[in-house]
Amino acid sequence: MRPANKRRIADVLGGGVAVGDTITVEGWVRTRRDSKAGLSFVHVHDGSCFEPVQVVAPQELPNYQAEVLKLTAGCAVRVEGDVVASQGKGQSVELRGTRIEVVGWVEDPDTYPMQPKRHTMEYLREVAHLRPRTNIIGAVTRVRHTLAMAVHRFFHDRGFCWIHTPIITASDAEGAGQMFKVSTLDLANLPRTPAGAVDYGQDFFGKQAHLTVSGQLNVETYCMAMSQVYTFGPTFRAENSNTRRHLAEFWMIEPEIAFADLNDDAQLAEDFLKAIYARLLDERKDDMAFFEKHVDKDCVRRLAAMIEARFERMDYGDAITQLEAASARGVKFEFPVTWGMDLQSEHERYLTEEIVKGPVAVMNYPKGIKAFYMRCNEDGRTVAAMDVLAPGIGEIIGGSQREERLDRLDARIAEMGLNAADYGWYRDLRRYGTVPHAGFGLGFERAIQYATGVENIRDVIPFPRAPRQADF
RNA sequence: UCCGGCGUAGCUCAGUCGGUAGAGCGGGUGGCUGUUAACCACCAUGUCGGGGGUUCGAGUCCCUCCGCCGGAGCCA
Repeated sequence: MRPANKRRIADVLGGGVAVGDTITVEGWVRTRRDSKAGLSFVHVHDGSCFEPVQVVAPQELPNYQAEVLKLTAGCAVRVEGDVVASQGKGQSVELRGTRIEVVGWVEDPDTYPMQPKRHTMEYLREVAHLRPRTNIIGAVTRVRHTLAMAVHRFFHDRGFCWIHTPIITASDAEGAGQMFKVSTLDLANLPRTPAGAVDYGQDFFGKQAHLTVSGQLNVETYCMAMSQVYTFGPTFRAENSNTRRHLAEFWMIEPEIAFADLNDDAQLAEDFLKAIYARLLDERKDDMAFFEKHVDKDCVRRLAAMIEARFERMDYGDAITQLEAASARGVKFEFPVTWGMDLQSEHERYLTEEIVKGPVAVMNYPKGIKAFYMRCNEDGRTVAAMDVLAPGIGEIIGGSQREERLDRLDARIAEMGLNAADYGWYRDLRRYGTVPHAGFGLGFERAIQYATGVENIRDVIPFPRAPRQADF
């Protein structure tokens, strides 16, 4: 079925195929222009690179009148032809077609949703099954893939194990945020306990179950055996938040390292960001050039600057002091700055964009605003938490050293009104060979947004799930 | 969830003071050209988001519902 001389368009345009070779490409038509001098120009893309290949179709082709002149955007074609130096401008080589086979027609070109013109991102979302054929979503798709591979490559090269933490969790103690319920019970006819509550004992798992909101607690168990581990998988939040930065289903990366403290964690975060973005700039110059030209003029410069920058480290207390000083100088913040508050977006951006003018890891936050598992510092009022802030986006990574001391962990659980019995296996890790350890979390889609400048997170994931949005 | 904005042709939009609906692109036909989101001429296309109200008359004003976008909150 597949022609022996088939080549990807990336190889044709990238110099991987010699001028003079006879090859076959398979792909989809983007545009067709006719020259009555007796030939047509058909741009064909196959997803392998940003640029389409220009196929020159001479009128001598047997199906020129009947088929070639009827090609429209979206038609699937198989083209056999000779690679030749282009006579026109805009491409160095092109394909002089000797045989053009229409594999799949567009049945009604008048209503084909993808036109060779600029569409709004909102419209493209409504045709999510066809939008990967556009320049921008094609570029996003390759960037997403490249970053995903770079994530795995980074950790693999350092000896980390990728841990497939569960999607379904029955531990009712995850805490962070609204969770989606997982159940096979008949919602119209729920079993009840004598007291009248829903009887989850009759449910599939024998108890209430949810979709995971984080793989961290699970991955800590493997960290206490494999030393260096990470998760990279789907994560779910049932919050009714409708913003350009939130999804109900997104992908999260969570490394966890043993025999490590908060400084090791911050160093890992810095090395990680630099590594994945360096790889992106190296491997996807074509797509990044498109984003730089049409989406976000600063995106390439921003990544290059981050790769070169030395990440600043700043104590939360110092950050507050600096923000208070800025406020005293007349800088206006919507939310006043006081020790003990969580940093608002405006504060984070001012810190990284105006004060530090570069990436910064803010460390040691007040314990009142952070999770129970973060390690208590000796001052008694802060925990070993860190956020990595970057210009243009604010928080890009959040992490912490974990509380490895059982008595301190129990004290925090009690202090926050949680039930120690719900954390049996998590507490066990502190009873059997506990060690200092730390980790962080990164939203994969936000990392893509940061790299590309694509404003709405729904456009950097193939099929976005959000409140009232689960089509396709 | 709260605040603000938007919803008109396949797509992007215009539509004045309330008076029977327009352009560009795309599509079709023809012309022209080694073309580059080509160009020129002609042709076709509308439940003006749904419902209700005011009015002689509503795309336009009012109410309501739905959807989308932006900001905030929450966070990744």
